Amino acid sequence: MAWLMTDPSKMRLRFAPSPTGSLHIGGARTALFNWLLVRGAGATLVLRIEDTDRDRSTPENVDQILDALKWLELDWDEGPIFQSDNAVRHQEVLVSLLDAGLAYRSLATADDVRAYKDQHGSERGFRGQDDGEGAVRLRVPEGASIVDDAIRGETRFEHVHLDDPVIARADGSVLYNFAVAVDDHDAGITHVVRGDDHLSNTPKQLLVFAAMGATAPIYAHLPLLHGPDGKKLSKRHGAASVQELRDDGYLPEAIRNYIALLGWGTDDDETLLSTDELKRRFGLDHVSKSPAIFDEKKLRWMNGRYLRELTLEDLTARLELFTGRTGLAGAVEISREKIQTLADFWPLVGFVFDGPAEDQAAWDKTIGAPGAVEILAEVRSALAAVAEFDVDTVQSALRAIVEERGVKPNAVFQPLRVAMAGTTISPGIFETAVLLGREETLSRVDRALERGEPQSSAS
RNA sequence: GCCCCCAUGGUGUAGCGGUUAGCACGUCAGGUUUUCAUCCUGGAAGCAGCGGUUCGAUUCCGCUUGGGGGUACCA
Repeated sequence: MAWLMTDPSKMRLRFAPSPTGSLHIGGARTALFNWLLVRGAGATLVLRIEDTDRDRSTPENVDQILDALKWLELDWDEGPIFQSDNAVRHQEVLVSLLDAGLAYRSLATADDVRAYKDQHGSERGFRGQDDGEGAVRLRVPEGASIVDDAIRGETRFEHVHLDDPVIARADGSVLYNFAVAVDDHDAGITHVVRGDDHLSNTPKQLLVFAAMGATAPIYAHLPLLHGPDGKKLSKRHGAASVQELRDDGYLPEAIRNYIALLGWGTDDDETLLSTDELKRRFGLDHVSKSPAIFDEKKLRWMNGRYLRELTLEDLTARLELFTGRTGLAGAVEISREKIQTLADFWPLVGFVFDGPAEDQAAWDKTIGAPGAVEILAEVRSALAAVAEFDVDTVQSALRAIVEERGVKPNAVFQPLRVAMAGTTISPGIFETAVLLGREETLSRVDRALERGEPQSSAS
């Protein structure tokens, strides 16, 4: 574990999203890995907003990212630092590099660079000349940069292949690869844990560190996250942002567990790991190098597991927040075994509060079936006659009818279910009746009976 | 085009020269069951290909193929 310091609590990591959109699952995973490392070692996490792209960075996006991190319960110790707030310091470094001849101003445009390559071969990097004006380019020296990555080992980048990178626009505003290096240095960052898409950028940043005469941090590049089609995760892949995951009814703790397993695993290959266990066990040494595909099916399963481990009170509170309704405890109790996400709840038991759903196919199949109305009428009188209206008495009353008529349980249960719920899918039939209460149950059965009489003779 | 990274079933992973290649999701077949789920049991399914190195390669090396990233006065 060469990446670990002798005193892990001295580590300073950072999560540095760029606010060009909402927080992606990939970004969330990067944030989680940083957070896990820090919280497991008692180290420090710095949040920095990389907003040097003035066109795409918006306050709304910043809020979205902060909101997403908060919802995922990933906190930080310093920041948020806005990269744009460090403009003065960036200029200072820029000037010193210019003065030292380590950087120069050039009028060369992207087209010029392309033309240069067409002429000199694309394996040879562009070297500009000092025009005294224009964009600022860093002078790439001879030799090579070696990125000693904590996850991938050493990667060598020959400088000949690198263009002299533009580190500041003609107007003086700085560019990403320059700003990151300066900011990481200023913040005393010891470990940079980020997506693999930055590996190729690392030599440029290393060059900036060298120009500043500073020591670069330890880098660790995480494998990227892909969608089910193997392509880079994007909006097309359904729930791609943290907000969407929240709206789809996933629990933050389940998401943490699931995405921790994307690109990382334990030696015993455990699947269900609490956040505390994650903090304790997570380390860079078990991070894989190959990209992982985000599989919502597994998340669903895992979410269901977490859902069922919540206390009734906790789950009810979350469901009330999610649906905006109150007084849900009873419905939660009878449906918690049947749902995998918070979003599954209302479609399953909403009928209890909003009345039976309208489902003609379900009706035709059950109450519309021959003899069903007669059975339902018998169910009605049995439920009206029962002394106490609880799960046991309701159950025995209904089972008595099954016995007596010698029919399949479904012949009795399904018509009642559809009378109460409007559909063939609902929580347990006895529990549902008890939750509705005798009065409401009978009234729904009556309505079904009324509707069933003329229809059964008509059809 | 050029530079770089990656490669165990459909998916996530365990494995770190000798294993009947394990686990989880999904899937299929049963069981439990009042629907839907849950839960239980069992099955199918994998080391991308080709060369080396080695007594022996999923494991080490090279090539090919495939995927991905970078190559911006984006981040």
